[in-house]
Amino acid sequence: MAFDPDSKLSELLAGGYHLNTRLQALLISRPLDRRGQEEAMAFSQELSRVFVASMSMLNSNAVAPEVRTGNTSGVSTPARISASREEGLIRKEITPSPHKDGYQWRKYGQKKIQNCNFSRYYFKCNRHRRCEAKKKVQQQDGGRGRLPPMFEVTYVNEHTCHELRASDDAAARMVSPWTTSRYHAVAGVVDTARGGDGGGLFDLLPHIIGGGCTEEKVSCLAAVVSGSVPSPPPPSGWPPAPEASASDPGASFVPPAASGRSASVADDGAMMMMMVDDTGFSWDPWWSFCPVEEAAGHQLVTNRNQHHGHMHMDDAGGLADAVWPEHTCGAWRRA
DNA sequence: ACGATTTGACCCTA
DNA sequence: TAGGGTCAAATCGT
Repeated sequence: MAFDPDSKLSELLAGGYHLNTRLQALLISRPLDRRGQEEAMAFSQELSRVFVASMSMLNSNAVAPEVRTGNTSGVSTPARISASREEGLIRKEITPSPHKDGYQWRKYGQKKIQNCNFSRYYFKCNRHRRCEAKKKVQQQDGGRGRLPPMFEVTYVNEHTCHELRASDDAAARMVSPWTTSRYHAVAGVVDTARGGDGGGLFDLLPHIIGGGCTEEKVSCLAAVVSGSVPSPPPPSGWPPAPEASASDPGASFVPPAASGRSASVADDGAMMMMMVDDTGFSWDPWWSFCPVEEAAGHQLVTNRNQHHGHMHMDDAGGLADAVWPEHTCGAWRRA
C-alpha cells in the first residue's frame, strides 16, 4: 500500500485538533476533580504524542530515513527518531524511558537476540484488542557505568485504538431501539443541563436511570452521551474506579474494571454496562444501557487466561441493532 | 478470581 | 537451518 506522508500528516494534525477541542470541552464543562485532571492529562499526553509524531514525519520528509537528529536532554523525549515509509509504518526511537509513551502495552514475548547482551521485549497495544500497534524494546549495549541505559524502541503499525474505541462508542448508541431511546432521553437531559446551569439534571435523571442518582452517574452519562469519553482513555481513571462511588454505596455504580467482568446495575436495576465487541466476544469495557430484565438473574460467562471473557454469542454480526438484546441474553447464562 | 508476566515451543522467513 | 517473532500454558501478583 502506498504511503502518503502528506495525507498522513494532515490526518495526524486533524486528530490533534480534535483532541484539543475535546480537551477544551472537558476544561469548560465542569470544575476538574482528580479524575477530570487525569482525563485532561491523558488528552494532553495524546496531544504531545501527535506533536512528536508530526515532527517525526516532517523530519522524515526532510532527511533520509537513517539520518537522525540528536537529543541530550535525558528525559522521555525520544533521543533519536527515524521513520520508515515501508508498509506497516516502522518507527524507531532511542530513549532512556522506553515505557513512557502514553500508551498501555502488554508484553507478549521476550527473546535473547544474538550478539546482544540484553533480551528483546515484545509488546502489543493493550488499549484495544484489535489495535495492531506493537513495539519492540531492546536495551542497547554500552549503557553501563554512569550513563543511563538507552533503549531502542521499534514501533510497528499505527495505533488504531482511538478509532476502534470511537466506533465501539458509536456502536453503543446504535443498539436496540430501547437502548437508543434511553440514550436519547439521557442525551436530552444532559444537553439541557449543559445549556443551562445544570441544576435540573439531578432532578430529571433519576426518572431515566433510576434512583440513587449521583454525580458519578451523571458525569459518566454525560461523558458517554456527549461523546467525550476519552478516546483513547487515560491509562487509569477511566472507567472510574469502583471506589469513586464508595461514598454512595447505595448507588452501586461500579463500572467494569477489567475485561471479562460483568458490569453492575444501578440500584433500581435500570442501567448496566457490559463489554462486547463486533466479533461477538467480550473485551474492553465500553458503555451502554440495557433493560435489566434481560440480564437479571444471569451471569457473565468468562474464561481464564489471555482470552478472558471469551463468550461467543452468535455469528449474526455482533452489534447490529436488532440483535443486541439477543446478544445480551446470549452473553449471560442463568446463574 | 483475574489480569499481567514469564517462558518454552512453535512458526516463518531468509 | 538459524534466528527473529509470536503463541499460549504456566505462573505470579494483587
